[in-house]
Amino acid sequence: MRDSIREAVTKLIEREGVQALTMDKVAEEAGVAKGTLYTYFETKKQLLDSVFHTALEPMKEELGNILDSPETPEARIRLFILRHMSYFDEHRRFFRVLLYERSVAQGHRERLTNNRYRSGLEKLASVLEEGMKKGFFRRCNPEKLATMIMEADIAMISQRLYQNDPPRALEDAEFIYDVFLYGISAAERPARGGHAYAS
Amino acid sequence: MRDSIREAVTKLIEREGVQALTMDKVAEEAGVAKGTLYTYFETKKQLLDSVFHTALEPMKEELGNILDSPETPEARIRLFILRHMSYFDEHRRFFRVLLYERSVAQGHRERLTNNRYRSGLEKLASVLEEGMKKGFFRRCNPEKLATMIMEADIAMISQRLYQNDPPRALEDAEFIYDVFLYGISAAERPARGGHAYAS
Amino acid sequence: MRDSIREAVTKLIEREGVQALTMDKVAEEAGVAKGTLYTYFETKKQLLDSVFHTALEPMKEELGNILDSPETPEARIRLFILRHMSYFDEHRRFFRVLLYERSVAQGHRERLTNNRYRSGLEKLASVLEEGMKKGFFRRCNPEKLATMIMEADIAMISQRLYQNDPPRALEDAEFIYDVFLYGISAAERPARGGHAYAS
Amino acid sequence: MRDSIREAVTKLIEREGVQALTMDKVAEEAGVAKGTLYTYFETKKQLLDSVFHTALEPMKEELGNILDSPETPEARIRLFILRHMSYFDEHRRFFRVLLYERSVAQGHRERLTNNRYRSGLEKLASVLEEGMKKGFFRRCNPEKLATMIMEADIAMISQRLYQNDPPRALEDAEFIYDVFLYGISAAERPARGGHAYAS
DNA sequence: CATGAATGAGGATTCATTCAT
DNA sequence: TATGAATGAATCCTCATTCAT
Repeated sequence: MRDSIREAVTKLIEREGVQALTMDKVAEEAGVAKGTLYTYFETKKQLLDSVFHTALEPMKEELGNILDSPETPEARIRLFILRHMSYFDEHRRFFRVLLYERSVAQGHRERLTNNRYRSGLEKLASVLEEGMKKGFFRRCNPEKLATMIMEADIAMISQRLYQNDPPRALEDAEFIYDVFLYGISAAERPARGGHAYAS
Repeated sequence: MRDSIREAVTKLIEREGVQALTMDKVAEEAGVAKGTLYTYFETKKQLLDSVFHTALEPMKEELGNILDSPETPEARIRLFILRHMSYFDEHRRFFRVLLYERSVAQGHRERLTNNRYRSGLEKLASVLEEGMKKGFFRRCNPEKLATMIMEADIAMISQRLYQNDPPRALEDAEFIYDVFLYGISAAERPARGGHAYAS
Repeated sequence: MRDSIREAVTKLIEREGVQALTMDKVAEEAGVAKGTLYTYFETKKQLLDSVFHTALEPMKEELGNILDSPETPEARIRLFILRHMSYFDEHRRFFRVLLYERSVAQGHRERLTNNRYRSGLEKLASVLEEGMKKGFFRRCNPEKLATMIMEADIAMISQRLYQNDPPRALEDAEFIYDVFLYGISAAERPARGGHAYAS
Repeated sequence: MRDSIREAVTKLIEREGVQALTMDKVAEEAGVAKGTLYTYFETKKQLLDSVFHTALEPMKEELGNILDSPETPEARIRLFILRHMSYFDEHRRFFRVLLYERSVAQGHRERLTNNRYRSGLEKLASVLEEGMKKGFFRRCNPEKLATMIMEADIAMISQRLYQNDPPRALEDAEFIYDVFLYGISAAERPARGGHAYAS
């Protein structure tokens, strides 16, 4: 029953967005009485949280496993980006849900204290750090780098959602990986210490 | 008076977020009667739009000028990232406003059709393309690249907002620029055609 | 419950008129919460429409049956006028409601396109036309005649409402019938073609 | 100035109806500041009353003169109906104003206590009574008869307003006069005392 | 457990009227 | 006198939540 209610919420969000979500509609879509919703979820907020959790937990798990795997840091990053992207391809309908979670979080300074987001970020950062230590990556702030990768990744996912015929996830994922790994400059990287904004 | 109303809105958004914004609160914060708001703004939506516009238009202008300047593409990208970041440092209080614009847009497929966002993105993309043609950058999809840079940029800005003592904008901007230009790999980029996910 | 809400509306209209009707007052009069009204009626307009319909539909039905009956056209007109009048005697409290429907309609050219009013008028006109064809009535424009009879009828009803001790409906109805049937002239009707305003 | 404000009100009522009339619009249409309206009229209601008065007083005067003229009662009634109708043909734009006055009046039992309406009615009734005494008309209740004639008249006027190409006022006026004078029955009037509803 | 009618605080918007300049 | 910015009471409507059955 909890599942069928969550299912109803997901369908409604897909169809009409989160701002238009009302408990009335949820009850109707789920085929139960309005009061029944409150038997299973104390408040609307808790229902939504539960939906987000259910939708994103499997992905979090899988991505966590990738980052924890015994592969090289490079390979783990590569796979992380790819899997992140393909996950949304497979579950396109959850996409808006995620976007929502990000948006409401922003209203209350929750985003950066959002556990799911933070823990994913930290894991990614630690992989990057490991890569640095092992000499695969240049040394730099791993948290900031993780943030950049994560957001660029989500941005690409977002773009894909609204494309009629997006390229294979593999292609876009490779693109991101390639940019972050090797940069876009045609030239060699100047010697360290040469400050980008120096002169 | 329009200004003082916008001021009140900005303060309220900073303090309680956008979802909690009501015209009653705006009136109280601005120290005017509820009806007065409607003397200056036809609807709540128009008031919010005006707040966003007022907050973001100068930045858009300035960033546009940077991207249109006669500098090399590399320098323009560099300055763009830096100015983008420092602008928010100077106007921290407008930050949430921007985030809001992004978040509500997402609910309605408006984000990618959002003019301010799109036109900034297109300009950035065309500079990148120019850089590719002139041999400064490796050839790749400039639109996707622009999206990645923009979002990574905003992500960094977002992080800075919630840091008590963020580093100088210059430093973070340089970091982003450096990552995108030269990548994070310690190794050379493999020969072209070597697919990242190939084997 | 729908009934008790309609009841409250009717009472309020009787007491204060339609222009003073607010949903707050309706809720208070009905002894329910404001929101409850919207459980049973989607909008104020629909509530009012429902009140009008409930109040007038039975009368419309009955008057329609009279006009469709197998009596002579004269008898049908006679009964129509009588029943129309006595109906309002029996349901005095609905009278203002009718007046309102007429008055608001006037503001928007709706009156003549008002279905209830129009269809009653058309039926009356067709009975008059039948009477002309069968030689009971003089030939003239039946639509205009129907309008005149209807309005004169309503005018009389209106007068009765504000009389403390109105005569029996039968008497006033007979008066109208008599005037329309035989006119008020003491003299014979001049030969046809003799234009009233001719000379 | 009072005139130009009234003029503005009239135009607005013609254009958008009475329900849509606001003091803002009046001020704009009159080309004065909102506050100025209150220099010349104490309240909205008084302004509207003034507009109605100004619009209808000349007609009332003229119709009064007709009813007071030394013609035969028949001729006076005839002219009254004709002039009433043609007046609205000449001042179509005032028509809605009249309709409004009738409609608001109904909300507050004002209609029958409306001086203009009442005094017109009384004059008409007294002419009818005079006609009865002089043997021109059959004896009956003159007030009721006056009401019937007046309302039938207004109904016809109302119909004319919404016709694209109404017949000459003369024609419709003659029709009303003819019906009221001689009735619509093809047969003779049964002997007095023969009750219409008797058997 | 399930129901769904009832709730009522709250929100956006309108507009006649006032009053300092 | 003329102005028009400011007012704030009034109005329609929404929707998360409760609770008696």
